[in-house]
Amino acid sequence: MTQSKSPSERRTHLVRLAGDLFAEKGFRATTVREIADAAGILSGSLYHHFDSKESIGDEILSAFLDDVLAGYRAAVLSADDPRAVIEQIVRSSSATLSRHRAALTMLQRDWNYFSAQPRFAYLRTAMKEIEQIWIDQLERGRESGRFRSDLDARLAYRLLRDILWMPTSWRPSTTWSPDEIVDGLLRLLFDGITAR
Amino acid sequence: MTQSKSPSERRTHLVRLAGDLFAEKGFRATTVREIADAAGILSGSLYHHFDSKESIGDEILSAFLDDVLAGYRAAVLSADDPRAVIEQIVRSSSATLSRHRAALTMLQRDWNYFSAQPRFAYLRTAMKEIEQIWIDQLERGRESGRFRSDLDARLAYRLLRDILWMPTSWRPSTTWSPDEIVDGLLRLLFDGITAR
Amino acid sequence: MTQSKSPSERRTHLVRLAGDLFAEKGFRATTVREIADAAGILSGSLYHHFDSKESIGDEILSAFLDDVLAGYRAAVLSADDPRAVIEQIVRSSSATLSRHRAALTMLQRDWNYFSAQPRFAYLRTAMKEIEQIWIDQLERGRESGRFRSDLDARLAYRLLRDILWMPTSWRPSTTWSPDEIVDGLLRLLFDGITAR
Amino acid sequence: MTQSKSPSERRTHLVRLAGDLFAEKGFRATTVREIADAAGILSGSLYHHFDSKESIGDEILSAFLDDVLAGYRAAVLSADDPRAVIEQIVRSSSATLSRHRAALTMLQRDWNYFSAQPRFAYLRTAMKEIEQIWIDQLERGRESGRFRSDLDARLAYRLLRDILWMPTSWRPSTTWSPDEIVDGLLRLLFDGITAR
DNA sequence: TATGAATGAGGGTTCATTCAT
DNA sequence: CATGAATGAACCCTCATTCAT
Repeated sequence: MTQSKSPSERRTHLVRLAGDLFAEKGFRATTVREIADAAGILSGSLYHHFDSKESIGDEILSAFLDDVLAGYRAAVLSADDPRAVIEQIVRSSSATLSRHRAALTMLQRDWNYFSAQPRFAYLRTAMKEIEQIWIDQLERGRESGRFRSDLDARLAYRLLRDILWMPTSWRPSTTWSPDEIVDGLLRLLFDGITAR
Repeated sequence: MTQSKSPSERRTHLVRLAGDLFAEKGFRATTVREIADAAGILSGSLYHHFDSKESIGDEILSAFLDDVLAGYRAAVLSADDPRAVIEQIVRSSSATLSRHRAALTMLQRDWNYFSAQPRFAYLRTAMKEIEQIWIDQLERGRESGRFRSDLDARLAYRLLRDILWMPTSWRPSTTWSPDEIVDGLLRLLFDGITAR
Repeated sequence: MTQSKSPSERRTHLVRLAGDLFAEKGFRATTVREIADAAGILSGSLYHHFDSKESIGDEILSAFLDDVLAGYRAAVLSADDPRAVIEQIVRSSSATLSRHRAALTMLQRDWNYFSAQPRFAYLRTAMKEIEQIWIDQLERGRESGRFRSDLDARLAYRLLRDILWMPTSWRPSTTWSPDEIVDGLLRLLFDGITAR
Repeated sequence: MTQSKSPSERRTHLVRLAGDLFAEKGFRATTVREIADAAGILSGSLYHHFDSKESIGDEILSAFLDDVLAGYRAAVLSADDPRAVIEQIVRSSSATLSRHRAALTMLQRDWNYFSAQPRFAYLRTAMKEIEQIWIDQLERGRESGRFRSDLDARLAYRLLRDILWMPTSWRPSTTWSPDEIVDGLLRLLFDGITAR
């Protein structure tokens, strides 16, 4: 009755353990022996569940991107005003990202490694869609006079996405709640640090 | 022509070669063999110049931090107005960072690795000074009514410093000049993306 | 239909599946997982039927040698003329060998592996009996003037037996029927390739 | 003066050691640790000389095939009479093969393994040329009435080549000299075992 | 200074086998 | 009978480093 949900539960647990290590040290810097140790088994035993270390990474990364893209697409449909869309993207990201700390760290630290492999081609594809969504909204905001007329959409995108994805790489902090970070971020993003 | 300048020039050249590789692939992901290949010698021969791979990293990292701190200290002395100080920090950083691409990449990608080693204790010290300078300026700005009264200095610092240091990790791009990036950054920083 | 015949039928079926793989890739190069996959079960489940991979090999190998020796002994009894005996050996081998493709491949490819193990000591014994039969016939043929007087029986045996056992290692071919191969073989064996 | 001939001498020595092991146990069944042990070094040290176990195999195999093909091509040019050409092939093979015991064993035992890899595509190419040469000579001999009119060239080729290449796999024997083996082979080949 | 050879620790992976359920 | 999880030994290979020449 309590037995084996779809991807075997044990497997899911192992992915979570691995993800924690990846989030802490990066994908490449984490050894399969460390993952196995964390699970209390021998390193070879991991290969009963996964056929390679990379396939663990794959699982984590693709789940993350699916989640992110779903959030982005929903945000685009949720409003017409670009500012509202962006605000929605940021708010949805906050929840998504905290569920995928490992993926974020992996992408930031080992992007070169992954993006060079055919197996991870979907990373590039997904990142392009994400970029396109940001740029669309930023340009629409600028053209409608909502955002500054001298805004460089591509440059702003790079900065904004990185800001947005950054806090996750900070070690799990108790200083700010996710909501505080999001609010701080949005204020910074829309209004800068200058007082009015 | 390429041969026998002062012995330290050869060394400097090797550090530069190593730095280029570190900037491109990260410190850990670069092997001493790759460095040696780039220099046209065998990997063992590098050890006539450096006693370890880490000492190359040390050289790169400490030169960077000396440079950065010098810029920050000068910025603090250069003006009284926090906004002017911060603007000066950003402008001086732009020049500094482009001279130290390797160091930046190393710090971003392999921070865990370095900061765990006693040898690199100075990294933490320097980062603390940098943080303190940012926070001082941000709080002074807030207290003087120059910056928003709800600004969280520590949170803003983290975001700002990361924004500032980020572009360097982008692959050498021809899309924007360093000055354009700095200007875009400053506008974003002070005024956000919203039109006034 | 496929299920629950006598328990030994399942076992026999598994041996056949394993044998097919052994014939194709050799004994050592075949993993128990591949065998289990072919049977549609998990690799651990094989151990309900066999106590080791080697015991599957044992079954295949000993069945083969029993069959071969039976044929050889019958051939010896079937005629007095050495040429007739040899012809009978070759003809009986043809049928025997096609029933034991796996065993042949295993013997040819992994002889070292098997013959080093006490468990397979019977392999050496059987091969010695086979050799003795050939040599007896060849020498009798030579002494009776039926075969060439300069024939080296041991050398001829090695060549003849290897020729005889060889075709099996060829990938299952549709080019020649077993009978054609046997006839070709016998002509080559007795008369060489030269026209008379 | 005595130092480093072209492929480094040390390297050559290691290839020879590896070849001996391959000849004895096959390529796959030989571990890099065994090779290193034979050389008195650690297994990792082998990778200073070769970039993989396979590249050692490559070296051995390609040297062998170059040698064989050279002998075959020379034999074809050396005479017009197919019987003379074949005799020359057999005689040249004898010398060639004894110099390349390892390659022979590897080809016989691990053909599947090698021939499946793109890196070893040249194996198939070379084997095709060898086959073509045999078949040409056998058919010319048959058409000219020199060989039996019912000779199946392809079948005979398979048998003959395998006979020819076989003795090498026999453990280094003192029973027959290479010349004795060749002579025995040729007699068997041309005239069969039957007395005239 | 540089080479060429080697070390030694550790990396990801494979595989026959065991065993509780 | 079969599953699912695990073992343990071995495998090929990588890499920073050392050192005699």
